[in-house]
Amino acid sequence: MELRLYDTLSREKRAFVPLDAKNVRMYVCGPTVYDFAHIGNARPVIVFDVLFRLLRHIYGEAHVTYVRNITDVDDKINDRAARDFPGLPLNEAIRKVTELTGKQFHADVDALGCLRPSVEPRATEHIGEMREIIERLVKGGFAYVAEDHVLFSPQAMNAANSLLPEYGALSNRSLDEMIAGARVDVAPYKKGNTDFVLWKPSKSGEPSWPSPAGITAPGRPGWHIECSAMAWKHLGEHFDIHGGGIDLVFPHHENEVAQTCCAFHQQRMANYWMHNGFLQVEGEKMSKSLGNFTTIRDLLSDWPGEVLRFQMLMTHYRSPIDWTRHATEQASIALDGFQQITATASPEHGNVSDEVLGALRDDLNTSQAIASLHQLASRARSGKYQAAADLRATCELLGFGLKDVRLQDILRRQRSDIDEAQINALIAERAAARARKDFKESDRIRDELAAKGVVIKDGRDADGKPVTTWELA
RNA sequence: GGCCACGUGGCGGAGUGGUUACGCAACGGUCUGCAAAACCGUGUACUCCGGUUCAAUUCCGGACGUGGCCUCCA
Repeated sequence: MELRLYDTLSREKRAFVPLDAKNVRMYVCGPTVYDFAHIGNARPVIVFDVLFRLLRHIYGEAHVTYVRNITDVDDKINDRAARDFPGLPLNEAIRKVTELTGKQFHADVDALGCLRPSVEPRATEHIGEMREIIERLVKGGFAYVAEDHVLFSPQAMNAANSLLPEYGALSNRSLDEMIAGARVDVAPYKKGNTDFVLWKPSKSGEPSWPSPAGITAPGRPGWHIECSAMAWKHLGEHFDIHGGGIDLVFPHHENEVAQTCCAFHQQRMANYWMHNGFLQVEGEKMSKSLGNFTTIRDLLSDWPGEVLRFQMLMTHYRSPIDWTRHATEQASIALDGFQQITATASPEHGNVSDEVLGALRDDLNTSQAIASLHQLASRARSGKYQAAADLRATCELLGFGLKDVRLQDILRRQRSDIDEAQINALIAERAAARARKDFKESDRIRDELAAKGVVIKDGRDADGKPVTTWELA
């Protein structure tokens, strides 16, 4: 069965045909490392991790290259460094910020069950490639130098009568409209008001590198050029899949395409452009001013990463998602069930479900895949060992190890107010009351515990002796 | 203002021109001193208004709502 993917550029779902089945190549825009990643940042990381796993399953682990960059040169990083380490020289402070934030990011996405990409290039380690692309663009007449800046001209790109794509094709907007709608405060050194920066001069104290294109003043790269450079270095001039959040379509990805295609005289940069939908929190957009800026780290203090991963995959990646506590609880309930069903099943005895694979091959339909997991689970519940083993193996493929996802354990961790000794004492009292058939007292104790959110369950142990366990509601 | 996405039952969330998504919750039953869990069973949907069609939740147009981009934010 074929893999079909939705391509933002052609606006259709198409069969995926790799340029080289021995080396399927995917690039995804990674984090700018200046602060804790929030749950919105986690979405592309999780979504493209699933795609990475699927591609490895189809083409073989050794035949997929996944590149996710780390942006470690950026004004926000500089601002954060100056704020957090005012005593240090700026460059040293920047290194501290990027190292610390990078480590946090890795710890967070590891906890979300994401594999590390094949390569995680850093922007600052690819300044040479950026300069080379810029030189090519200047030589080709697509970019020009002005006041120590290098600017890219989309108009020059569209004027070139060649196989190059139209500027604006990816984001579905015309250059004429962009020119007409441009903001008034265009920098004076720009020839056209849609021109964007490839390279700019550094202020004193800022990170700086030798400039390209004959500029003597040291400078630093613009935002978009880094991805063109890193994708080129690690995946080549033309590769299979480029992914990221839908907000990156314009201007970031549009400009990447322009740079790469003009520099290397290519018709396409990536054959499939994939964009995940946006995320809201409890029905509102996430913002620091609303106080609902939810970091991955915050959520991980209450929930296992697998639960968050499952919640993210309940929704198809292109749909908007409203991140709610209620949905987190539902995800937790589902995983708890899967863990209980598969506890005694070994993944080596299982096969990855064809239904689940079929759903994933249909543009990563993870909702459908999860529905199939539930069906496997119900077969496993009715005693089919093979179904349990298959469920286990399929969960593994999706990145769910089903470890430490017992709902009761999670709730007990969250409820620091629970006094287990006191609960056990009450249960012992109740057992005594039941033994003398004082059900009034027995029920009173049940109610007392219920008021604390504790539900008790009467059962029998292996020898048939009555035993009472408790759970949090 | 321009471009775009989304709007499904109590909740989450797939999908489809005419036939049960799936899960959670709810309800009924078995079980239980009573419960819980487990198992069995049941119900309710496609924002609104037009159009196309034998037939639309599904296609087209419009309205309303939510969100995104156009301001180096995933």
